[in-house]
Amino acid sequence: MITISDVAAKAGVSRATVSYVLNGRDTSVRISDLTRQKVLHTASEMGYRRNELARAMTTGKNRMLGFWVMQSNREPVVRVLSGAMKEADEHGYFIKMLGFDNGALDVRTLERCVEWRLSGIIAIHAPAATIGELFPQIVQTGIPFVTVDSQPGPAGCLNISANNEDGMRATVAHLADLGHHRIAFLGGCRPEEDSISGARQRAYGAEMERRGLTKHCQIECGDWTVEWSDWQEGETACAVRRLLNSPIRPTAIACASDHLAMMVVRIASERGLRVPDDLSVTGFDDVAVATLYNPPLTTVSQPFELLGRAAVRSLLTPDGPEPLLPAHLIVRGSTAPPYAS
Amino acid sequence: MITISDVAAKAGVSRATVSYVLNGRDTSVRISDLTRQKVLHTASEMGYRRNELARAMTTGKNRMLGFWVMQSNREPVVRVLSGAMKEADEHGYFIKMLGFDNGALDVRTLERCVEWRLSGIIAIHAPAATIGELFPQIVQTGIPFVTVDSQPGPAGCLNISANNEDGMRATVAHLADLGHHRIAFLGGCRPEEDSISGARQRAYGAEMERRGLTKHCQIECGDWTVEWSDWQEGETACAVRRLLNSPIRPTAIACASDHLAMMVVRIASERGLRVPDDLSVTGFDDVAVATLYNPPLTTVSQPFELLGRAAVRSLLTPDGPEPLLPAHLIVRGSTAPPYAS
DNA sequence: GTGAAAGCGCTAACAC
DNA sequence: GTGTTAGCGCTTTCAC
Repeated sequence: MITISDVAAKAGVSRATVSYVLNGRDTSVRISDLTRQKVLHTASEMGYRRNELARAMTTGKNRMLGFWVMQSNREPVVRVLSGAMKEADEHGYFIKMLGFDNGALDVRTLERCVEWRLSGIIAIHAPAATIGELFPQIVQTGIPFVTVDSQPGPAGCLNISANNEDGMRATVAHLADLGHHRIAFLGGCRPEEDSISGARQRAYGAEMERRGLTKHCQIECGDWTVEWSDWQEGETACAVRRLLNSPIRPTAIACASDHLAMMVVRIASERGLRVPDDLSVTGFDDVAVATLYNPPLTTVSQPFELLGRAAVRSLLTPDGPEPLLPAHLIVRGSTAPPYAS
Repeated sequence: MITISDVAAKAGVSRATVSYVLNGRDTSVRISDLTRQKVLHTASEMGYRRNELARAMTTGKNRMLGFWVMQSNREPVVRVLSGAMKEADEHGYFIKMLGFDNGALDVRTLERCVEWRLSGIIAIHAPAATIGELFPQIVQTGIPFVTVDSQPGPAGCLNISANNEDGMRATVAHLADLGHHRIAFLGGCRPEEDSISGARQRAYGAEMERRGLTKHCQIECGDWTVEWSDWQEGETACAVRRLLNSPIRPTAIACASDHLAMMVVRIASERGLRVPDDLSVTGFDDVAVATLYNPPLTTVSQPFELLGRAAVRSLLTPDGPEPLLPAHLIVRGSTAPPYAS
């Protein structure tokens, strides 16, 4: 492998000169155009490729960001990752994967961040409990840290997420405007355990109240952390059944995620309830298949790519982070006016 | 930041001794237990964290693998990535993201692989054309390379994928066993452009022939590379409509992906055709939502995590790669015997 | 403007 | 068994 010395020797200059030319940004030192051309030419001629490892070591700065997937391995993760990757790239940074699904207080992972001299860490879907324990240690490392689409951690721990409140408020408004009164909410987790679902739930409650529908409120919580292979037996399915079995059945169910909404549609269909004619259902996230679902899902679109970009930006320029990104309601075919009753 | 010299000084030994103790695997050099304990103790006491950058530079080996997403940013990508990540981790390697959706002959990305002295590159969903152009240059870098779930590239370019033929054969067999004769195939791309879809198509043709159903063959091709936001206007929707409009309508459609299958179900539903009663539909991939779909999709399960693991293994131990992993048919609710006709 | 030289933190021969 | 020493490839200070 060609080194800087090889280039220097062949070009008949010193290694320092080559270094200057190659990343020429030290304005105090000026290199003659002739020398510059000569160096550039021999470098490309010899097929020189700089050694980024040596560079990072020497400078002590590693333009590398860690990406830590603490829960889930589905579409939102890859969308956030792709946004983060692109933003990082534009700043000359790279993304190093730290781990998947090992949110469980993984101190070893944190040690590795130090060992690799990372310039920042992005954690996606970080459970509050994990971060609560980990955050002090992260602070101690001095590595900038940010969570994405996570439950807010301790004070000082920045979290980037979409405006969950806005999204859910718009959803309830949409359903109410269609004429629904008995609008239920299906959460992904008990609100005290997961404030993402909790935030959506609170926004639901607030909007119901604003519209004087409080007495029609009905809340059930499933469990969106589990695998779906046997979801019919799970917590969520039970919650949905409770909702559909209730003496005065809701005419609409606002769900805390698209996948919950799909489960509602499935169970409703099995009982011969048609969506949206007999029951309106809404999701949250706008995963790609929402538009392919049967019926296509009315849902709140989360700007996952932008969350990833914002996370990277917050690490690189700590001053102006905008942790709350807009979320939009997208009306499709799973909502309609309530069946004439 | 504490260095190895600091530890050595405080422990009263040489830097070399510390180095030996810390990664103690050079059996030719033996360190007394006393020294070892002393070193270990002071290191942890001082909060020493090895500098992996320096280590990688000195040894000239960077235990880092590049992950290049050439197309799509959906669930399969993250599932392959998580498998690759875990396998890499178990071998003491890391994953560095190389890029998303920039399959278009990106020489700069390749240069970066060299600059970072990567030990291997994994490309997922690599288009044959891109690889065709890029492969010679990759070989030249000397960095081991493997594609995953991709169209086979030039000779010598290893591709890890599930057994597409087996999966599609089992699908057609399942449909035929249910009593279907008029089984159509919906591809994701013209077979000459995408041999993944092509492989599935060929397996379909072969099994149809084996069962003497050749005269019932009917093949249409959509386009699975486009975004779905306006899929109703796209190539795929047209292909589906052609299929459903044909004078003797198929009673079953075997699709080259779950998402294609979902589109079929949607368009069929809009025409008042019930799935599976009036039309059986099958997918391919078994994405997580397949089980939540309405109706739940009969599909072929691809072991994405295992593909990721196999890819990493093939880079690390070039001798025994098993590029073809099993794919299983999973029967759910989108297939049934043909409507009595 | 250019080059000599001193490190960055670590590993690995080799000598003691 | 342990320490000395010479690099790895690069950046950067400081003379020239």
